[in-house]
Amino acid sequence: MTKVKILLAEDEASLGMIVKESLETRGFIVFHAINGEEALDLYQKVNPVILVLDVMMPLKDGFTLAKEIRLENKNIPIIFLTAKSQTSDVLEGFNHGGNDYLKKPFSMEELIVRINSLLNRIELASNLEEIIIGDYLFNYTKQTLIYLKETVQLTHREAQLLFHLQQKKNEVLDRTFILNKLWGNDDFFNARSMDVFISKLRKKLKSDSNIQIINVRGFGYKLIC
Amino acid sequence: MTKVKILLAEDEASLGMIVKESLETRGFIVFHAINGEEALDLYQKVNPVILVLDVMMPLKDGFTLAKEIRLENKNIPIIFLTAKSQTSDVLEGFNHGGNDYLKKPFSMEELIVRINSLLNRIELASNLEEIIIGDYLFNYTKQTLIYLKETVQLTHREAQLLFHLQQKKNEVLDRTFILNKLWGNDDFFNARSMDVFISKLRKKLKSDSNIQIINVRGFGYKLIC
DNA sequence: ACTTTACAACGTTAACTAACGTTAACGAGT
DNA sequence: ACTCGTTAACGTTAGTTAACGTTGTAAAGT
Repeated sequence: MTKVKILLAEDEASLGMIVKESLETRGFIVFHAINGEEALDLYQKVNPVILVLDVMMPLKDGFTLAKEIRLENKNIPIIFLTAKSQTSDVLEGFNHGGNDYLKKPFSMEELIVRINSLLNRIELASNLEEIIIGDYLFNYTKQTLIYLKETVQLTHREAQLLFHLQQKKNEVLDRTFILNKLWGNDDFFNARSMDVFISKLRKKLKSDSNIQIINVRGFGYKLIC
Repeated sequence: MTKVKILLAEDEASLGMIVKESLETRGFIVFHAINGEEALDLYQKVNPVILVLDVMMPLKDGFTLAKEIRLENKNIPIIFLTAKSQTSDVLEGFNHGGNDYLKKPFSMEELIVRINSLLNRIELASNLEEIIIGDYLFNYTKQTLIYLKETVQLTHREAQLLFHLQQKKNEVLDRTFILNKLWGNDDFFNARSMDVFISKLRKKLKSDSNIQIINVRGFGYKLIC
């Protein structure tokens, strides 16, 4: 089992260091950002499975950061670290779904407990793992598409692309977003490369005629199912 | 199943917070505006499926706000929150169609019941998903027009335009509104481009002679069906 | 009052172009 | 040798622009 990646965003150097170390001794991999901008940057790069965000940070506060990340990933668990001065009602607006919060000062035990409980939820959710797309079963980690006992193997790129299409099914998945996310930039050649993969996915999904990948000229693609 | 987005407009901070939280614990996504202007702004941005509007609000009252939103969307369900002082006869003008109202103070149970009953209506309507236009069935997300088992694929622009025409069927759809909404601005060239799409839609809708897209010189178009 | 003129708004078809679709060739990595 | 992703080559299409025709309306002319 691979280690769990945690993104920690905390501007106080000493506190950040302590939390990072403590988490690392428990077997987590911790990426430490010292402000909101850096945190967003690190998030894109390392793809952590859980976020621990200080609310008060320079350049970008934790709430704003959380909102931006939620645009990309609706399900990632977030734990907010808040000063005691902050009123709980502001926080409770975020206290739902995959979110949690912790008032400073907190003990490491508290933090660990919350991280583990959120991770359990994730594990339960991703044990289902089989994503239903029309008459297909899509397994992202296994990179397989199953149609009536017939299993088709997908390549890594195909699986990534289908995963993101499925995340926004019946909505438009932005071209430049996906190009930047999967290819790193949205230049001409990568765009053509992506076209090729769209074409490949259409072929592999053609058994269910209700599924369509519709192009929205100039904007992106819509997975209809 | 994706979560239901609710727009809550309520200027009393404490009440708004409580309602927001309660709704969120029931699995709704709540966007909270603290006045009418902000509510309109949020409406444009997040595209909620149901509105809960306080009648008495700063900058813009709930009724005015509702009228403005209804210009864009005739079908969105609206629940008005009213002080007990307001006479019911003012409200009864609004108590029809997709509207409902609730007198303060109200219990959360009452609100939830009303929200769910309005959502059921919506779900029935949008699970059919097929919008009836004369003898045609129009599916906006699939971008299809079905006439007697014959399915015609529409382009994105055609589908967008038809959707808005249909939203205001038998009324005038404003030219500049639609140009700004779909093209971003209403300059000469975009206007001509739109004319072309009107022409294309007329062709694709010609099987049912009862359907007409009538031009209202200087104002816009009326979809008759 | 009626007709004529003028012009802007709209209708339709077709040409055009950038975006996209598909297949195959290529090349790096195993 | 094989797989995967990129690049190339060529085909197709959506949306814009252009060109020319039609219609509505208001002002000028009679």
